[in-house]
Amino acid sequence: MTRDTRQRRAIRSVFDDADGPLGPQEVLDRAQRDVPGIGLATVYRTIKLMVEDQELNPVELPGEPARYEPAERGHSHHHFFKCDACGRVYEMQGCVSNPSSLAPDGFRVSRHEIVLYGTCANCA
Amino acid sequence: MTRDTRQRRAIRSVFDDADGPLGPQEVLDRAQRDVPGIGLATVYRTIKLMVEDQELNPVELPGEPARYEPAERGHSHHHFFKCDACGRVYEMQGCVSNPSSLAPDGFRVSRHEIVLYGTCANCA
DNA sequence: ATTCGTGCAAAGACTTTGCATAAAT
DNA sequence: ATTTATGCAAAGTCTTTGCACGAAT
Repeated sequence: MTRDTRQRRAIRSVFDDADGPLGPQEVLDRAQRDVPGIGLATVYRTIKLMVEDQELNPVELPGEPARYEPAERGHSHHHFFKCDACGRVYEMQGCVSNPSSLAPDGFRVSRHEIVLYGTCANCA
Repeated sequence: MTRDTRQRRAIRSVFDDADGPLGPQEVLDRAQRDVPGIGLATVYRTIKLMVEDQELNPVELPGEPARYEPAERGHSHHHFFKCDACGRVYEMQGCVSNPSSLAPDGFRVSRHEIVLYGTCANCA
């Protein structure tokens, strides 16, 4: 079904080399070093396949287009920090005590997202 | 600077009557009952002005276009619950203990967002 | 040879903007 | 009369899709 092509291998290696989640355009820019003719549509299609194959996890921050990261990094429960200064997104391990307690009675919570904003160690 | 027109009054009343945050298209649909000729561009422009005037707060959930709610409701710190079944967004008062503790050393946290997903009381 | 992926361009969802007209002051 | 908002359509961003061509089996 899903073939492992030159393009897909290049995209995989872009994610493996990345230091944080990447958006499609960033992936394209980096993948073009390996496969000059690659197009944006291929990046979108390949990312979608890799998400279906659980090879990538989407990282969706409020008000921003989706980024993606390799699934290994996403296996343990974690959240994200976005630096208001440099815009970089950092992954944070761990979680707060019991976020589900926020929900009113009768609401069943199956998952949650937490995003922190501020200034990262590099920008401080 | 900002004039209070028929359209803007209609949009304000749509938000005041709403039971949760609304997106621009929903606002348009409801405002057209009052002001039949109103256009989507006016809704977008008016929402932007009302956000600048602190009359509305944006409600941005991961991977979804922005919704908005009257600022009074947004004055106390709160978060949101999105029902996976009906898609409705609920506001939750309160917050978890200390979300900032998730951030690594050297990171300064200025704000955070928490979104819960699951099944609401109506759908359960 | 057949199947599936790619590149390009067209189209789709959401949002912003330019411009002539209309409304508010 | 002057200023500012409106409506429409065009354009902009991000993403998906149709289709002919190319690559992999």
